[in-house]
Amino acid sequence: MIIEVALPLNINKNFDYISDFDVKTGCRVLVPFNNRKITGFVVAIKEKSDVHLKKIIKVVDTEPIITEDLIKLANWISEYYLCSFGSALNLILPKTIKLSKNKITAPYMHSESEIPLIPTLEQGSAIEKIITSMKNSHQKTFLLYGMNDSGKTEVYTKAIEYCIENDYSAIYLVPDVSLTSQFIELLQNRFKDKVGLWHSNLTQKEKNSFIAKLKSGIIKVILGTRSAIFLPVNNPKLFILDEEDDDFYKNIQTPKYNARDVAIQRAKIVNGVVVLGSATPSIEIYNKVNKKEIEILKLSERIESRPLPKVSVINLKYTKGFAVSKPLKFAIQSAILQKKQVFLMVNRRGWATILKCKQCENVVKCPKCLIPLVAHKNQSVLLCHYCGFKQNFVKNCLVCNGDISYFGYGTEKIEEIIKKAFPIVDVVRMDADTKISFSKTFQKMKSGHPCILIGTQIAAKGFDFSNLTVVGVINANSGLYSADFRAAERTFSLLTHSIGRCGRGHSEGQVIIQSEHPDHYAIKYASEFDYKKFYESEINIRKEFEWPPYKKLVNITVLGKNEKDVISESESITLNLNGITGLSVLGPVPKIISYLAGKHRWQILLKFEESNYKHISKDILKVLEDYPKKGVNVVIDVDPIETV
DNA sequence: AGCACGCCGACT
DNA sequence: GTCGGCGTGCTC
Repeated sequence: MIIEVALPLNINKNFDYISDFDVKTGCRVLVPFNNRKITGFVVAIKEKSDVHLKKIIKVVDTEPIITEDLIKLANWISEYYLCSFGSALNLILPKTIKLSKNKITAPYMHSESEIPLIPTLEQGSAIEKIITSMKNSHQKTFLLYGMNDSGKTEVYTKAIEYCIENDYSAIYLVPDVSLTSQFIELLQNRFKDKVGLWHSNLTQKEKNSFIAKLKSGIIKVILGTRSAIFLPVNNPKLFILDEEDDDFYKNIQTPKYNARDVAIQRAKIVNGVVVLGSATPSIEIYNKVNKKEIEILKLSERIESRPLPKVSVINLKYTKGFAVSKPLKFAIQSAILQKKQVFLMVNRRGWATILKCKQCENVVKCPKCLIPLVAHKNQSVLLCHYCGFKQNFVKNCLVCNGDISYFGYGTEKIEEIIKKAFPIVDVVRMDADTKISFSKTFQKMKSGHPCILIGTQIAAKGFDFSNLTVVGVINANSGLYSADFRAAERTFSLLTHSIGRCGRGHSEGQVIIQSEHPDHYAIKYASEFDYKKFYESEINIRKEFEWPPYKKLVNITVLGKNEKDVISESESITLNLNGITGLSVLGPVPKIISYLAGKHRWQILLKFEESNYKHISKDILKVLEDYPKKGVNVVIDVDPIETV
């Protein structure tokens, strides 16, 4: 038989071989290739081929290690994200490679079972629409739009229940590993050992055990982070993405896929249903709702009709440089007196963010990135938040030996200030530096014990603490006027999430947002709970300046150790891209962080009509085929989430 | 991606 | 003379 084999190389091409053995698509085979032996992957069985064929050496798997739909998905990824088929396949394969002799561990059991809530009218209608689409095998995408406590989880759970009862599988994605813990309990209570957990922090042993259970058909529901979208489940039918607008769904490495768009594509392949949940939908998705490409399911009633918290915005201009304003201090005080909890959102970790010489004003910077180092007092190190570079504290300026002064604040500094102001109150911190004690902090907050939680967006993103009544946002500015077109959207979303942390019990909440730009529309509309108005303002800006969803973007980053080479390569690429019709080429320009981890970085931003992508993507690839040259790297980002 | 082939400088 | 630099091109 003749088989088409994909090879794990950076070639955008498959190769045909003759096999003397019976082999199925989805199996690995060992093949001769240019004097080498390579393990390839059978993607198709063919009738004939127009080249002279070699014979394969041996068959590695007797049974397919991935499902047919995933081969199609890998194909789509390589075409859409402009990467080789091999690297698209690599997203899917590594999970399933080591699946030989695994013991199946005992199923996780819970003693008590929760009493299912009776769905509201809105929930009921949402559930019915989702189930009807699954029943009819209609490929469809829904936006489940509602505040954080509007009961989205109940809708997800009912849809999953339908899947399980009808022998389908469901994949349920959350943005971050730290968010899986609260959902896994809920799902396991409902669906027991049919639930599997998948994320990149699992040990190899845990992964093996997961894959074994998946293969044996025990697991029907997967809760996971973005990479779980590629798991080889049987009969996938339902794809849920909670907090659809979260940046974590975008892969950092090449191929820079977005799990949300991959999910929509996988659903197309298997005639499945996608449910995107959000209180702050991405501008792209809400635009598709308006164009009737996505059906919206609204959940407008808050559970038990809890009142909305009172939100006030404070201008930091009038707080005399104090990080915590008087009104915020009062609010914290009264919450503590009433034995309630407080959450303070600080969008940066560490202690001081700028170390400056008192004499010559030289700023201590990362030697590899030339970005100011951030002082972390607990670990007593200076840390580069971009490349991870670490060094000891410095007492004196490296240039003139003058004294160093410390500016700017992160979570550690706020923690210090709050502990000083409220010495007898329990203060806990939750940011990327305190990940080890997350579950401890989580338990403490869950118990209702009166305390003050200080955290970054990690803490703002979705924990429910019913005794929390006051939320303070220390500085709602982060990047509002930065060069990135998504800055306002990010701020709106982060503020809405922060606000949503309070008033989840029966008492009314209070929110205080401190900002240097209190009149900015992202802050104004977030404090008024008005997504619609925010969307209208934002979509007009996107239209005027031709940003997504009005234009599609591809960002090309050229990076290397030698700056001259990086510049000349960027210019050469730009010159060639300029020949493509229907494509506007912006740049080349140095990136905002133009030197990172010892490499110079320039970028070329491409803008074009989405409807032209099919042919323009081919033209772009043709140009980029000749690169990279001489010691530079070229990184392609389709639908970038940031363009600086 | 690798690996061979091929065409020019410098070295025991 | 030949050893080795890396530009170009091909691999079923």
